[in-house]
Amino acid sequence: MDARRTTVRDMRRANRSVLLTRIWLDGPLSRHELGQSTALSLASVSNLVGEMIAEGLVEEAGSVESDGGRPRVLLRVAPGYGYLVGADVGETRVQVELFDLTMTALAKAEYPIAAAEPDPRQVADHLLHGLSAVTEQAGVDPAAVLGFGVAVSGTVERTADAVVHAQTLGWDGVPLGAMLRAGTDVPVHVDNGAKTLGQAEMWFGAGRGVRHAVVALVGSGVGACVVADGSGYRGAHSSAGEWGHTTIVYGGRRCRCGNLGCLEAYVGAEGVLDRFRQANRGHPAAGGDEETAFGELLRATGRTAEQVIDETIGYLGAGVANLVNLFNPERVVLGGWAGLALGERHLPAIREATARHALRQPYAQTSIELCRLGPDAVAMGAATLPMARLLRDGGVPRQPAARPAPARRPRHR
Amino acid sequence: MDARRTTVRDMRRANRSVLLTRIWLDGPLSRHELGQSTALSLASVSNLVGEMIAEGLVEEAGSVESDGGRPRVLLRVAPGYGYLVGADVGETRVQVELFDLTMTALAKAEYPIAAAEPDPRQVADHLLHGLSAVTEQAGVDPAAVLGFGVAVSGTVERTADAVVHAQTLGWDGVPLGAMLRAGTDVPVHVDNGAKTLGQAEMWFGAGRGVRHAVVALVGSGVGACVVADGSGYRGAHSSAGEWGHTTIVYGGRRCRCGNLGCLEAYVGAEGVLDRFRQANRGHPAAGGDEETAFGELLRATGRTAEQVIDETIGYLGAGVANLVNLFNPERVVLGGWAGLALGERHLPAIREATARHALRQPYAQTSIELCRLGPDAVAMGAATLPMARLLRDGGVPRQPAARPAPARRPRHR
DNA sequence: CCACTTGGTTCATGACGTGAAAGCAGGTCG
DNA sequence: CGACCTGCTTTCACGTCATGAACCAAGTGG
Repeated sequence: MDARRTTVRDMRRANRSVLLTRIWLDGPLSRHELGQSTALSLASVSNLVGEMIAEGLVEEAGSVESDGGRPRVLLRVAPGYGYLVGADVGETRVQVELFDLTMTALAKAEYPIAAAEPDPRQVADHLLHGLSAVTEQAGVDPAAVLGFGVAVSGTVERTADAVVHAQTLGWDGVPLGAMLRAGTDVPVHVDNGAKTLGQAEMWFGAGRGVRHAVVALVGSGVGACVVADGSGYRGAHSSAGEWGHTTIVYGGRRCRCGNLGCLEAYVGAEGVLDRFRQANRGHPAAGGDEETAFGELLRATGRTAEQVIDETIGYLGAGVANLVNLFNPERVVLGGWAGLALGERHLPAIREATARHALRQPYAQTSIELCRLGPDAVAMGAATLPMARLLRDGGVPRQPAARPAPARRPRHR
Repeated sequence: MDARRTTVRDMRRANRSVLLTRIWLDGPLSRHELGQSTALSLASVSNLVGEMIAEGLVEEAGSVESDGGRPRVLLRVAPGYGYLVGADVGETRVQVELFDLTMTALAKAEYPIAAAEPDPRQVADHLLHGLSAVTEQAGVDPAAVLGFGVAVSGTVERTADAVVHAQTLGWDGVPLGAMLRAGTDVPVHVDNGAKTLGQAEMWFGAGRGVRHAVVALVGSGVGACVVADGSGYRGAHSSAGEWGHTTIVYGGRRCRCGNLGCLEAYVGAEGVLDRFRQANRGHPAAGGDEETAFGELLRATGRTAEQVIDETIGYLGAGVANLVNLFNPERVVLGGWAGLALGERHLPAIREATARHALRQPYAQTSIELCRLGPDAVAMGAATLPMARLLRDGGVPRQPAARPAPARRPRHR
């Protein structure tokens, strides 16, 4: 229902994209297998693959004997055709990583952020510095970097400027994309950190092979990344998936967003610790930072602690059930440091709580798993942004080439 | 990221689809305007439109003078090229309606359903009987019916058999699609009633011109139809949008689905009346059927009544806010008979309650409106199912045509 | 050495969108 | 009344693309 024409070029691009995506995702494949699984004719597979080999994007990778026939030549994406850089702008540090096309990390740089509300200019400088640092560190030609993906912990407008609104950073309307583009020629992609982590989880983690999923992230805050039919659901202005601030206890606890009864106020680490402190007024709360305190609470054996954890599981189950009812995913992937900590000990109980609150049918159609990639996957997720573009376009778009005016002969007559 | 090839045929189909969709949605247009808005070359527009005119799918509709030049010829979809039949399987009756391609209703048939849990066979018979009744009534050749869309009030699996699970009808696994196909040659489409109503509202009602919307339906039950980027969001197994059974008051009132604290238990008409009865134990509840009672409650001036309504608005606002936070729509369209009744008097209060519970940014990006089409639009919505297919395919797919073996001469040598 | 099997490539063909030129239908001006 | 202008539409040669069929390549078993 798109209001856009299709031309012969689009067709070729689409077919290159299909082939490239399959080669990249499903490892080395022969031309024959490619033809089978894409329904393209062998002639076209040969033609398109040949083109991509000539460009250096795809390469042959050994051959496999096939009983009694010519051995098949396997094809793979050339890891060194280009490189991807991903960055994670967290609350305490900026992390930049360089990957080859197999998503193997080759270099890493990290910059601490001192201020609670860092200056955007400074963060952009860190990012740009990190970009050149990792290329140098890995000995990669900066021109070979296909794209620079940046993950931030707020919402990102889908405009050219990539305007960022990040409450935790104190940013409201920072055109991070524009700022970065001013400092580098590498194509820049900015997106929300939960979404990039979700994308990484979908490609390399617990979401492999699933087309509809929700990645539910529980840390100090609570968010979700919804994947619909293989690609991220963004909504009208890219701020879809604000799961943490859905109301789950009407008129309940006050959340740091100002509203009452948000899910985050009950299952976010801060909310859980708060609830424990409240229930346990006699004893002092566990010390240390939030993450340590949360871990201690989880391992504690006191009645109050256990009850708070039980309640948390109940609330979380209800929250997950809401996602199941609304999005009807094939899989829910639970992550975030607090979500993982909770899930490692209590996944069966979480499943049970979800079952209690969700409709029978949608629940039966879904499975609830834990994230497989650590929280460091945010930077890798950011690097999937340029990778996704590469796959979608079937390689680097042919430059207009400015063909040298082929001296068009005058028309007939 | 689709794993499917694209061929030259797909290109032409896609372009026909773009043109046809534009002509149909945006009224009579000249070839020139079509070229402009689709970016297709005038040559292609002429070619494609010419083909569709030859098939009878498009027709010229007068011309408009253009100052000082050749007048433009306007094009429209030929209303009589084919007909669409839509049906609504409600709890009390089966309603079947016939439309031409301008979605003008030409005939109607209705069959009451006696039993609370009607026999699927009997419903299918009503539907098939209705299909032939409306064609006969309108004097339309049954072969000219392009499709038969059927809306039911449960979830519908997206399989060839269109298996229906409808709690309110007591159906669990009824292959309605297969049953209907056995009785007619007309292409059958079965879908959920909320989704078809939502589609109608998107094309002809409060959702016109919007690409991301949520149609929130509040009647005796509560449901939602999510439209993402112009087409309905279904999830993995088509049961997405079960808004009514999301938890909004953890551990709250028991819902008829068995869980505690579902939104439906608070804002569904039954739940509202229940709450009123409970709060007003001294006085008897309003009499009559649910719809009458609900209307009376809305108009009542007693303190208890007003308080119940106020609370309902609060709960509804929180529910809508959850939709806004999770889906980030451009527009929320409130409908369903109870939703409309409530909205007609209290829309500003509902907006305010939503603002109170939603995050500032997503709320600012959305507008909350009332449905414009009555609840009878379900049947029209069902008729949009075959229409959507027609538009998507750019007309009736060319039959394989079995070209008469062009006596291929042997190859070279 | 020859059938046989399986994998990959070449080539003529037909489908399709495109830009440029031509055609066409009105009006205006001399 | 005819030359001319304007703006909409069609025609045509061309280049791009996927395709099926024939062809070539590289092994195995007799």
